[in-house]
Amino acid sequence: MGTQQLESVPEPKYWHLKTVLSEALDSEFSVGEILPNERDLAARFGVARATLRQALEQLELEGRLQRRRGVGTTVAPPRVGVAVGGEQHAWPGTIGDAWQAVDCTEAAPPAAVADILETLHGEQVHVVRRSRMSHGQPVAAELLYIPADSVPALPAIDAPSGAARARAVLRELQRLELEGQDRSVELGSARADDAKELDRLPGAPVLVVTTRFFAEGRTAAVSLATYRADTCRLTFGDSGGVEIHHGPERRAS
Amino acid sequence: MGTQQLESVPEPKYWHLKTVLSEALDSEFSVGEILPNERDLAARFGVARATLRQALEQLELEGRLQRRRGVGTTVAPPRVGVAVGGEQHAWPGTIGDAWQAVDCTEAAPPAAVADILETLHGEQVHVVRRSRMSHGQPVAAELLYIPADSVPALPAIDAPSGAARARAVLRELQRLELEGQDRSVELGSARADDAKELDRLPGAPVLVVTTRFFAEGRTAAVSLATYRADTCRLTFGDSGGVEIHHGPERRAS
DNA sequence: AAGTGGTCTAGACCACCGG
DNA sequence: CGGTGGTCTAGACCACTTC
Repeated sequence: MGTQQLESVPEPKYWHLKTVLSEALDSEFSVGEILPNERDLAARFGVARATLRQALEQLELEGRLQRRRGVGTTVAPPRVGVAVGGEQHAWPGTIGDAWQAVDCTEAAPPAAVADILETLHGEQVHVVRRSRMSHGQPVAAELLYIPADSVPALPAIDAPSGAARARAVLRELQRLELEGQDRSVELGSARADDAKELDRLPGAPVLVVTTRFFAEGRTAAVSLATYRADTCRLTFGDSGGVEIHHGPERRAS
Repeated sequence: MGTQQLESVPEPKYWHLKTVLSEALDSEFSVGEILPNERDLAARFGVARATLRQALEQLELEGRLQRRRGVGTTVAPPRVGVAVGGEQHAWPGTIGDAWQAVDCTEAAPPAAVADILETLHGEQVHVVRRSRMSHGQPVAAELLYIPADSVPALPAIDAPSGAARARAVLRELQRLELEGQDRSVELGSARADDAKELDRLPGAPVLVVTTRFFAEGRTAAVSLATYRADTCRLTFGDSGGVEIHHGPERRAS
């Protein structure tokens, strides 16, 4: 420790803290274990609580920790692989998909979605809400935007909302021939309602998967699915749910 | 403003701030424009600078803003769609891929990668570094881990590192028959070296794309590609680079 | 040198959860 | 109720860019 490098590019404290904590997590804690509270931890490392929190935030972002207000900070299990289905080209709601219809309303989509659907801004479309569970925990919330044109034969008589209505809309949508689809993934922050459904605070980081469904030569529906970024790893391609071990394994050897 | 709702669930200040700023961004600013500095903005909204920064951080995370130390905060352009190629099943380095080889070393991969490759922890493999540009800006940095087994005929005589060596390794890899591949996307934070290459600070949010390449009945190579989460939207599927307009359009109507 | 965003502090109060 | 994490403040200093 004597006369080493003079820290020509001094590492921020929170960054160094994160490294130290990360190593401690690997070697001295096991999944589910609760950490000391933030005030104690900060005191132990001789930093302000805000600085410690900056480190914890990053570790939570990376899926290493889970923090719950009023409860404490625990060591998170490895991220769960969630199959997003790279290529199977199927309408939402076909049997075997992982989603559960929640309800259905009619509303004007956000401008970005209206652009994709090529509807007029302000024009109402069917909005189907679905949710997705994994290992007993909610991992994703979805809004499916379906223009009235795409489900022309939909009976108007049924209940105007509710899960039954949602399923009716999806059934009707499946009558179209799916010509292709298209996905993109980006980082976002959870809107208030999504956050509630995902059991997180508003603004929590989420992975937003935008899927466009093509039929009859146009975009017949758009899905905006928001996945919890802290707990999910989205998997694509051949072997949907294949196990990938992330994080150091705890092996005795 | 008289006797309205008593805010039974008071919205955090930074959240409200974010909304206000977001709307201002849509209506009163155009791409590239610079915002007032943080101290002025905080004063204008009557909050502490830390609170304002919390709002700015979220907007930056969502790709709405770009902040550069010593320079200022500017309105970010819409995210660029980056094709990640859902299904074309090709080895890295085949002509037409968007990457540029940087150099090649030999090193022991991180434990998580060693597990995927089924090599012993600590065993050295070829590590090819590549980078990816889009619109003149670096958008992604990649580390390709290739066990020596996968490139048995690689001449040892060449330069032990450098871009030429990297290309030689990739050329050798392409002699294997690619049997399949496998992708996953998750949120991470940039390591120091990636951050530097991506022109961001360490810890910046990134989308980590893990690709496994299968050949000869095993995992012949693993790629860890980290994309700037603030500027990139990863696109998969049929129509790789198709335009998706995100964010409100500025239309006069 | 001046101005920007990035880090850090030492406090305070609040919202939520559990016993 | 006590303890947890979440929000907020008013300052300070630092690293970086630009002029």
